[in-house]
Amino acid sequence: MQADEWSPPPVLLTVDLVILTLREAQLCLLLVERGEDPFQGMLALPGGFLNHAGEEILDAAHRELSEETALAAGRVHLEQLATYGDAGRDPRGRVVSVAHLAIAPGLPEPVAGTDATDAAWVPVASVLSGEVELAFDHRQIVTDGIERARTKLEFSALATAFCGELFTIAELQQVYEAVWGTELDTRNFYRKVQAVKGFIIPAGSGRRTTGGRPARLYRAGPNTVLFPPLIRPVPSTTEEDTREEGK
Amino acid sequence: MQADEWSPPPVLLTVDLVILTLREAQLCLLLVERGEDPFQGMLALPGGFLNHAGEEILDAAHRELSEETALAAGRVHLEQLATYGDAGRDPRGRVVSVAHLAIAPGLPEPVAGTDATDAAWVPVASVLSGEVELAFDHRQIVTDGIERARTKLEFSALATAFCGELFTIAELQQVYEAVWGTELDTRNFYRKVQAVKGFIIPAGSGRRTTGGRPARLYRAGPNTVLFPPLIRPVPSTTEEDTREEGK
DNA sequence: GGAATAGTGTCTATAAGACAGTATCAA
DNA sequence: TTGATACTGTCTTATAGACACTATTCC
Repeated sequence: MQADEWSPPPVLLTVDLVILTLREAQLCLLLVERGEDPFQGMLALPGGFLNHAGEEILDAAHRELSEETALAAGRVHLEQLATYGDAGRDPRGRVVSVAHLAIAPGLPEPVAGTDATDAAWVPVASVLSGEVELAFDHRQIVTDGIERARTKLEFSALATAFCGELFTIAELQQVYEAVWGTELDTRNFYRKVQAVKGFIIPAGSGRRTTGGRPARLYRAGPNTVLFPPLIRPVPSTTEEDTREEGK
Repeated sequence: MQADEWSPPPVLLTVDLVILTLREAQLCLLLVERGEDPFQGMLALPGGFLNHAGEEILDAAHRELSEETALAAGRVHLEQLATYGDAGRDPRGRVVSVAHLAIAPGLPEPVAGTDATDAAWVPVASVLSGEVELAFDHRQIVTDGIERARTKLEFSALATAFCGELFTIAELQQVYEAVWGTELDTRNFYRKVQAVKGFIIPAGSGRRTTGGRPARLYRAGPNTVLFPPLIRPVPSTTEEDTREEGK
């Protein structure tokens, strides 16, 4: 124990959002251009401080999400990702960010939020490659968020969160291909997806007349755990690989 | 944006630790008896506030870990688990806790830390069942931590963190059985563990002369990702199950 | 030899990967 | 009929699960 009048150091809490969606078969991420210092003019994740001392963290995440996307809160997946609190990450002082992962079906063009001059969908590839630079430690957060999404696609029904209420199997396959960044065999995908209990359930047939045979429609099933899982193909490391883990 | 002189509400940050180990083939958790209000006299996770405004969160977790266990920092697995910040979780005010998961080989009897009157290893079963009550929202944290450990055992080499530098396959099997709470077939376990590339590597033979044939020894291999994974057996839901996920 | 623990081998069922063809619509 | 998209079926290989026996040590 410390000296008698020691008291714990206060910190400021923010929530940051990795909002993913599919646009033209590309995995995209919502970024805002910062309207204030620090990092004014730079791209960053949407997010912000707690509004008041009593605001729940998850509520704050929902609030930021709708500020930025004007979204019906219903059909959006939102979960806590991880907390980033390195002492040097924010020049304003000790700012700890609870990052969240949000996933939604093809969203409209974003709305500029409070702190943001402008907001836009950016393909995640350009962030992962380093081509687009982000403020703070947001690139790390994006990396972690995408890795989370990639893993959850294997074992949970998260993929349906990228789709509308009704979707075709081909659309679902596009989700997997875009998030994983791989191509999948259509025939095996059909077989496997339909073998998973409670993943997707048939919902009428015929739509999407883009010149071919109309596709059957499905909606998300009751199960959120996928069994058997849809294992992500290994990125074909030519050699007998010695894979290391991130953390 | 708010009124002009609005400023974000400060919060207090704690780190809490779910420290798991194996004691006599039982999965155990380190708990402390709280020496101060709130919840004085109640059992809780070891943890505490940041020491000073510049302390890194992970460093604080390491500090609490060694305060409580007097442990060589080398052979301990420590990772961030999740952040718990419900507005009502701590009567002292807005206290946000970044929970961590720590795993270590059979530890000695614990040392009473700073805030704690006493510390002890408690079988996790008694916490999960609700038989032992914990302060704050610590039971939820424990539940989440154990679920994390169970899952990571399937896909990562985390199990070796429960073992000493050298271990036998039988010991490794005990880890899996204790954490998963299931019995495994020895023959299949031997086959699968040895088929995983880079998981365990032979290290001399013969030790453990408890009256039978001496076991071969192994050490942790270079890979932290298990392929193929060691899938946890389903808890034999008698019916065709409709499994729901936690979050 | 007997007790105790360590380790192996085989058969079957399920799932994954590779691969080619048929079905249904619009124009 | 053609073009376009949706869908299905089979064969091979890898892994999971069930199960019974042999091996090495100490006494």
